[in-house]
Amino acid sequence: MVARSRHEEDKEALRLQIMDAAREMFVAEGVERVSMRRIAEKIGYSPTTIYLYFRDKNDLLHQVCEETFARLTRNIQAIQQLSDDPLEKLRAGLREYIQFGLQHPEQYAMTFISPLPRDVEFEFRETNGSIAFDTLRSVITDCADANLLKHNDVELLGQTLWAAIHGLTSLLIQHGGFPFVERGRLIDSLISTVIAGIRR
Amino acid sequence: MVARSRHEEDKEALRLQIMDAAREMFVAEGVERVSMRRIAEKIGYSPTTIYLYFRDKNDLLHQVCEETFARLTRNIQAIQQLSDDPLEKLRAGLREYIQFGLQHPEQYAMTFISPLPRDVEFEFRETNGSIAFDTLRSVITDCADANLLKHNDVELLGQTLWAAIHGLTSLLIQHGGFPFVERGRLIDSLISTVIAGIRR
DNA sequence: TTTCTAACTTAACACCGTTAACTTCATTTC
DNA sequence: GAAATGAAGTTAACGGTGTTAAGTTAGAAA
Repeated sequence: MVARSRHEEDKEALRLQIMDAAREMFVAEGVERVSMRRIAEKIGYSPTTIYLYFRDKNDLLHQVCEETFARLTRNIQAIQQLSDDPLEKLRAGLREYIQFGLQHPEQYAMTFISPLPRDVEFEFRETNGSIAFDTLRSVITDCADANLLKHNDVELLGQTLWAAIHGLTSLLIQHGGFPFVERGRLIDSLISTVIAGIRR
Repeated sequence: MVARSRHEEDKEALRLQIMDAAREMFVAEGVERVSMRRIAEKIGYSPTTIYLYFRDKNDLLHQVCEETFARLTRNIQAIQQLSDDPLEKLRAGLREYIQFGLQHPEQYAMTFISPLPRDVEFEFRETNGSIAFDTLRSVITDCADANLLKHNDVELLGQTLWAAIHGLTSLLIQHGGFPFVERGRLIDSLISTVIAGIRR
């Protein structure tokens, strides 16, 4: 049994090695431009070996995205500790979301911007994706409980805010060539606008 | 010269035929799943003929997107005539933008969501893309002139609003599987929120 | 009538994701 | 200790992709 456990560890090690290589290449070059063959080459295995650990390229992509979700959630939750004012927490969370996207543009793009195949999209709900959204919901609930909002439909508000910050994040990532006003100002403007729009 | 002109018309006709086929297939199946070979097959020419009319697949894609921009702009401008209240015009414009995206999801996706190659992105500024944005700018300017806004940085406001509505449009298109609240409510919520956020 | 040239095609290159069939080799069983 | 088992990894192939160089063809110009 010790031998078997050791064995399992080895398998897991290669799985992680594949994910590390894939993540690094996806981030550096974009998902489209990275082929299974080149990932395999990078880690010194044949292309087919990857298929022993991941169903297909989409599965690999999906698993890297799950990591990203988890990291984003952790970051946002960490930021929350810094203030007691619920609206300030919300503001900080929104800002952290945008910053995270800009700091990991390829990861953000492949998680939130690229279309996910139907089956992946379905799982999506019961995994880190929903946990990330839970965080947003809970901050908004705090604001609602403190009676700071125009109305208390937390689900609606959460999705509204998510849509807005996702829009800015993805525009800045995908259309860097568009003559945007200075980034910091635009981010401040969006966050201020939506917060002003929902507060009592 | 008559012959020559007739000749040019023929060329143009095939160019349009290619664009029609490409648009239709892109919209029906998604850009990724449509190959140059299949577009060619559809119009009864060899794949290489397309390259006599378009530099490459991206160029073809780009030209279809330009059409889309033009159509969107026309729609938004038409809607503007329906009201005199600048804020109502703005509201209607934002709503039309989102509706347009939902009615032409593949066209919207390939124009605004998919990353454009650097060179395409550069031209983008002097063509229909900027004309569409001009429309938004002009509605906001009207609001500013009527002293209805918190501040009058039209460029900043335009980009803020664009980010927000683009976010919702692209989320609804790309992540149809996410358990959103009812679409109409979400759209209303976003528009109301951003308008409330910028008005005096 | 011959020459030229624009329009179009054929054939190929170098890649892609994925699968079936194989080798290899450590572990287990007799 | 030898044979059988089975997991891990590889080779080779299939049917596709975007794109290009070279070749054909048919109609206009000389």
